[in-house]
Formats: sequence, structure tokens, C-alpha cells
Amino acid sequence: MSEKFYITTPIYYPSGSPHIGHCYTTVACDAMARYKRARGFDVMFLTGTDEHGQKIEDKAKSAGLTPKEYTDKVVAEFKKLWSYINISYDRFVRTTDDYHIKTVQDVFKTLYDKGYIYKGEYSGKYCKPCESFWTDSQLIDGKCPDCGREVVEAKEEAYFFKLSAFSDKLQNLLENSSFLEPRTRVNEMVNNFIKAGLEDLCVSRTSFKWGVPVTFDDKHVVYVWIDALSNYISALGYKNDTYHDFEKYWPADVHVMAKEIVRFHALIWPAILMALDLPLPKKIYGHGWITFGDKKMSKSLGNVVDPFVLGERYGVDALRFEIMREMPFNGDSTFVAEQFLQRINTDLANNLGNLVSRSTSMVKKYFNGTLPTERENDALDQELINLAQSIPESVEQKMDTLHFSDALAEIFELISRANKYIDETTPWALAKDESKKTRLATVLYNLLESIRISSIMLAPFMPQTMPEVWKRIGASESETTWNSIYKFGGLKANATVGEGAPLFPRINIEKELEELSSVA
RNA sequence: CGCGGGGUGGAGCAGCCCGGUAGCUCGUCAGGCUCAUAACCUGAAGGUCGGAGGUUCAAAUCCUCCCCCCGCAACCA
Repeated sequence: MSEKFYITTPIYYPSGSPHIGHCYTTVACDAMARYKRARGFDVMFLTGTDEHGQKIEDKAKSAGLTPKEYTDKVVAEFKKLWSYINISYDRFVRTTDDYHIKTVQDVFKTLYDKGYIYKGEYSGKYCKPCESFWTDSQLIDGKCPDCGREVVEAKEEAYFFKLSAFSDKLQNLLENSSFLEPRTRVNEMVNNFIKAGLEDLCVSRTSFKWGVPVTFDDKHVVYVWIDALSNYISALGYKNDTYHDFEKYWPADVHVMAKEIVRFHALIWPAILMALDLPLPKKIYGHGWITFGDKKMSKSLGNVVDPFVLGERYGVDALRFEIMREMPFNGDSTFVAEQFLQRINTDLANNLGNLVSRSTSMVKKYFNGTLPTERENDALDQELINLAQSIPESVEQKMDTLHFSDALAEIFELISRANKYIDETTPWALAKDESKKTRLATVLYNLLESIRISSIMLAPFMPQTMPEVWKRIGASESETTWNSIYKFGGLKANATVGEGAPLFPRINIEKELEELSSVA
């Protein structure tokens, strides 16, 4: 029985079409899921959508649709994007799914019965014409952000969750474990929220209807916190009969998300789980944002960074690669179109693509496409081989700790080294001397082998192109498993190379930048 | 004194926790090679590591103060 690995994205709010920010989180999870599967884990990779709330209700109304019709449409867009960029999720949860609703109602009732939820009054600024509550921070010049009219202090009946009761436990969890990463987020949570004093959380609403009804009080619908966060367990079948994997997969190994929703996952979610007496997820990972340095560009960039547009122009794997390569473990990364294209040229076209191209073409040219099996080693080979054998361990270490960008950098070390190896061994010179054919075959084999090892480690990031690489170097399925990368020499000795168009065509950057701005 | 992050050669970043040759990618310049997607390899130029003090034999790295940029500031997801 293999070890399990449960990874989740947040469930996204379908108030608009998916964008590159959604891709960031989702591709990271996908790369991780694929990596874990390759390493033999029994993986559950969950994503989904959070479809309730006032905002969806409003959006639907202005589109002339029911909320469900509206979210069905947007959810279809999300699924289309995920399929387009090859997201290998195992399950897609929607908060409008029956089983999820069942779970949420059970959780709410259980917390109520246990005394963790009580009835109280929610007070805030209320706009009568809009029938909406607003927080002070949402108000614009003290007025309703929707219609600009005056707001009044008002109260409504609401249920509250005793978040304050978990203050000490939460602080201890955050400060004395690696529950929340990167570490800088811990300071933010503890200093801003816990030390300031956690308030109880309003977990129901009467001001709108588009939500999960509270079973024992039908004026109320469950507010976002319990509704949305419960997806991580409802999708496993906790308190519903649709799925039956809760025992198997819970607790989650990691919840991945962007930093702005870390608060809900690092404070509210563990508190709810503690109240339910359920195990806590092992890790919460809050990554940074993709930002767009030049504000003036942002309007036009809206189109430029459309994942469909980028995918069409440069390839889905290039897009995935770029996102992951630029993503630092902590902190934000700036999206600069020129840099994006530059990176594709340098890493993918020049370094990787061209290495495959020159290596296979030499096998073709000098050996008619199939390597002979005799070998003649040389001291020159050792450095390349040593590197190829040491890299898997450090790549694994970086993948396991979610340092994706560092893992990629590591893999490209080997690819660069292989390019250098060609210069050192000058195979074209060996080819001119019939007595050096054995040596030549050895050099070319070592190149194919380095490509094989690199490409297996790259496959979680670029699942579409790497199988094509394997065809080019003549690697069979059993020669492309993760387990096969530890030993140099896994590729069959008489490998036959394949041909094809460049894997990653070189981009004319100036021309593309012009065209991109005209697309916008 | 609200909280957090950042200020490193032209651009983007790493290094800072665990002080001791300032590293990487791109760009620039000069070579090399010709197997390859005008790609690849080698070398060079270029930095008062935001500013001022302090600790130390020694600080980008530790301490203090200051300046500038960004994000957050709880029921918006």
C-alpha cells in the first residue's frame, strides 16, 4: 500500500473569468501532484469553486441569470482552462454540489450542538437601497461603495463561531511548528490578528439567500467561512455519502494558496477543525503574487497575460514553466513580458531544446539514428556523470519543500553542463576519425542519458513536451520512471533517436513584444 | 511609534538566519567552435551591497537610527 498525498488549491470564487493568478497556484499544485505520483504516492489533488455569496447573487442578477446558471457558466471556463493547461486534478468540488451542502450543514449543526456556534448580533454599516452590509474598510469616503449613498449603523441577527476561544492554541501552532510557510507569514498572522485579539466570527447571514441554509434556522444561510473551507473535507466524503476517502486522505498534506487568503487557512480553518476534533492539515503554504510592475501597463496587460493567449502563442508548457521558474518561495514576482520571452528562449529553446536537437541529430548523422553498444570511457565524462547522479537528490529535497523555482534551476544546471560537455568532447572531431567511433558513441550516449534524467525531473512541470523528448532520445516507458534517474546508464545502449520540429521554437522577442501590445 | 516584505554592477534576482574571495540569468564587449533552434563554449568590463553610526581582527551579513518603495490592516473572496 503506497503512501498517500493530499494536496489542494483553494476553491476559486467565480465572480469573473480565471486569470494567470489562478494558474499560478494551480500549476504549482499540479506540478507537485505529478511529482508525487511519479514518486509512487497515492495522490489526491483537489480543486474547485466557491460559488455562494452576495457578490455572485449580484453578478448573476445583472447578467439576467440565476446564480446557479451564472456559476455554471464561469465554472465551465475554469474547467476549460485547467484542461487546456493540463491540470491533473483528481476531484473538482463545487460548493453548490449536494454532497458539499450536506457536509456544511452537518458541520454547522455539530459546531452549534457543541456550543462553538452561538446566536448573536452582527452590526455594521448598512446601505438601505442596496440592502447590503459593509465593513469600515470597504466604505469609500464613508459611503456605500456600490451606490455612493449614506450608510447607517445597523444590526442583524447572526450566528457566531467562537474563534476567540482558540487564540492560544493557534498562536502555539503557528509559532512552534512549520504548519504555516513561508515563515514570514507567521509573523503577519500572529502580530496582526492573534496579538490584536481574535474576535468571534460571524458565520451566518440573513441579508442574502444564495448560500447553504442553516438547517435549524431557515432565515439564515451559512456564511463563507464554514461553507468554503469545508470543501477540503466534503470532497473526501466527510459526513456525506458521495465519497468515501476521508479516512484515507485526511489530513491534507498541504493546502496551497496565495498569501491574501492565508488568514482564513491559518486561523479560521484550524480552529474549525479543532472544534470538530479533527486532525489539522500538515501544512499551509502561502505563496506570493504575480505583480505587474508598471501600473500603466496593467490595463493592456489584462489581455497580454491571458493564459489562453500566452498558451496559444508560446505553448502551454512554456507558460507553465515560466510561471514556476519565476515563482520565488516567498515574496512576489513581477511579470515582465520581455523577461518572460527571454526566459523561454534561454532556458527552453537554447538550453534544453537545442541540446536535444544537437544531440539527436549527431546520433542520426554519425550512426544513422541508432547507437552502437560498445563504449570507451574517458576522464572527461566523470564530471557530467557525477552531476547527473547528484542532482536528483537535491531536486527532490527542493520539490518536497515546495521550492519549485530552485528545483528547476537545479535541473537546468545539468542541462547546461551537458551543453558544455559537447564542447569539451568535440564529437564532430571524433566523427572524422574512424578509430574513434566507440568513443563518439559513448559521448552521444552520455548526452542522451543526461537529457533523459533531466527530462524526467522536468516532466511534472512540462507534462506535454517531455514525453516528446523521450521519443526523440528513444527512451521507452520503463526508462522514464522517476526511479530510473538515480543510476546513470538507464537508457538502453542501442537507443534509436527520433526526429521532429523544434520542441521550443525560438521567439523573436522584439516582434512578439510589438504584437503582444497590439493584441491588447 | 500598527504589522510585514523589500532597497545588491544597465535590468531582474540569490547571498543575510549560522559574519571572513559579492554569486546567478539577461544585456554589453572580445574570443572559440561548427554538431545544433544565428543556438553552444571561454574570457572581460561593470557594484561605496539605500544612508549614517556602532560591535568585531573582519559586516551585504549582527546592533541602533534615518530615508525610499510595496503589501496588509479582519467578516470582500
